[in-house]
Amino acid sequence: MGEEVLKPTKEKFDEWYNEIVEKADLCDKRYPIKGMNVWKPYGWKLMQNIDKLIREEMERTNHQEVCFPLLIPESFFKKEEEHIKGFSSEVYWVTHAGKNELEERLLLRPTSETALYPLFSLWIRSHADLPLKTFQIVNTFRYETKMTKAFIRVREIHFFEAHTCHESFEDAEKQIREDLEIAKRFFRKLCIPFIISKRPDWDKFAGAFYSIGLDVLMPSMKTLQVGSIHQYKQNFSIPFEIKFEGKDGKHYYCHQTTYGMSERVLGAIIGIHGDERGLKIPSSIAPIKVVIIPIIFKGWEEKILEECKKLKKEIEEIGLTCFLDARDKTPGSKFYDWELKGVPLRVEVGPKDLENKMITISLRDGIKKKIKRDEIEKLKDELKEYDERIYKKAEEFLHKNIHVLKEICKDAEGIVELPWCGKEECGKEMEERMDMKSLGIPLPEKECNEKCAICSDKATTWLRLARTY
RNA sequence: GGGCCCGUGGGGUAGCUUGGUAUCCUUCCAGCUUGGGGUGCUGGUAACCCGAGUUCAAAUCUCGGCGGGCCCA
Repeated sequence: MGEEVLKPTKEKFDEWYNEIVEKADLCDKRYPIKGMNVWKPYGWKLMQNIDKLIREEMERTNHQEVCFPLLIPESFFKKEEEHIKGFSSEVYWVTHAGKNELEERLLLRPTSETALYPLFSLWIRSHADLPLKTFQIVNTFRYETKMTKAFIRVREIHFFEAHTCHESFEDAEKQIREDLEIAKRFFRKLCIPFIISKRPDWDKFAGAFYSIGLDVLMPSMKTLQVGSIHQYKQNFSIPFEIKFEGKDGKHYYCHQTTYGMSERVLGAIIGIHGDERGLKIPSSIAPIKVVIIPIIFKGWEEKILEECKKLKKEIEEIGLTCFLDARDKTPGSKFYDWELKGVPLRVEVGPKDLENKMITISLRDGIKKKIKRDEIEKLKDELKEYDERIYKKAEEFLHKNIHVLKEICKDAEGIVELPWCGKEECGKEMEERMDMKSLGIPLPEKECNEKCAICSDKATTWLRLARTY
């Protein structure tokens, strides 16, 4: 292997990323429609395991899964004005069916508010129907005009969206606090540290009262939004007439929230944990947690393979998915294969191990050791510690690259926070002069006793900025 | 909206200026060999985006289409 090995460094990250998503067998980018890639079995399994974690969180917080149609009538879509403005330029339209032109155009959902809410208005009659907490995991379609990138900017999005309806603004606020707790547990399982920002008004979701973004920092020093939480107040419930009868017999409009995530979560996992050898999958979603590589020498073939099969069974019995790689290849090439795919734990069994009643284990982040053959329970602890290490490493990287500044500083990289008076014009000038986009106000809110980095008026808060995907 | 670049086996490429037998690496298949970090050898499968034009002859030149990528507003 003479050529240089690609590493996910700041400069080479995008190149590395593009290569790794195909090499590790996550997707096939050869499907001939821009921004629509094919999920390959390993990538799809990973995504489904991520979805499984989401469903677990939804279940523990009493959300109910629904599944709405892909097509939305134009008249539904047009009910909320801001929403149309925000999305109309990236909507796919269905205008014909067979040979007939449709009387009313239908659109492929870019997000599902306008599909769900007309039905919500039928489902909700009284305060007893509230809160209504639903979610769905479906494909949405957005005609992205910027450059597409596997899992990060796609035109067919694998989308998780939770939609809730509440009696009061305060109840909806409570939901948002719950959403943040969900995010915390969810991303911790994926060993992904993230930051929370309240988006500035000029960048909130189309139709929202306010939006909260969950962002991660990629090795390219660009941030990636991996989740968003929106307070809609009554912005949708009024046009969609989602009303309930209160205890006092009067009718009120609901307060609503949404929480969205997509395959960008997978993009974040690839980018944040990956290295020059490939992926590093956190054990919580690893399709294969343990791979066994038999080290076969002449005359040992059967003994080694027998032992490996026994071991595989025992490892599965303690609850770890395990694959025995008995392919006719040399061990070295198998090591490379499984490292590329990011399998957290490798077990080697060779003649020496057999003689010593040991096994050789190797964690994907480089730790190598021998453990006793009859102590395989310990593999679980090893995986736990591995998750802990990759989380800590990612956390260090994130915190090292958040810079709290007092004034504009051109050569700042990563995420910066500047004192801000709160005026839109100052915020936009910061974006321009830093050549960054604003992520918003850091949450939880931090006190600020500085002067606005642009106008020098008293800064009421901080504005967080970064280069973004 | 304006400008630029590129389409060659599954992946990555050479060849194009100056038209003539399509290069190398890798993957894949078969056999032997090897096996604790990409074992070696032999053989095999497999490609010039589409259409038109110029020409005895087009991957190569011209025009059009489709597809991909980049930069600027």
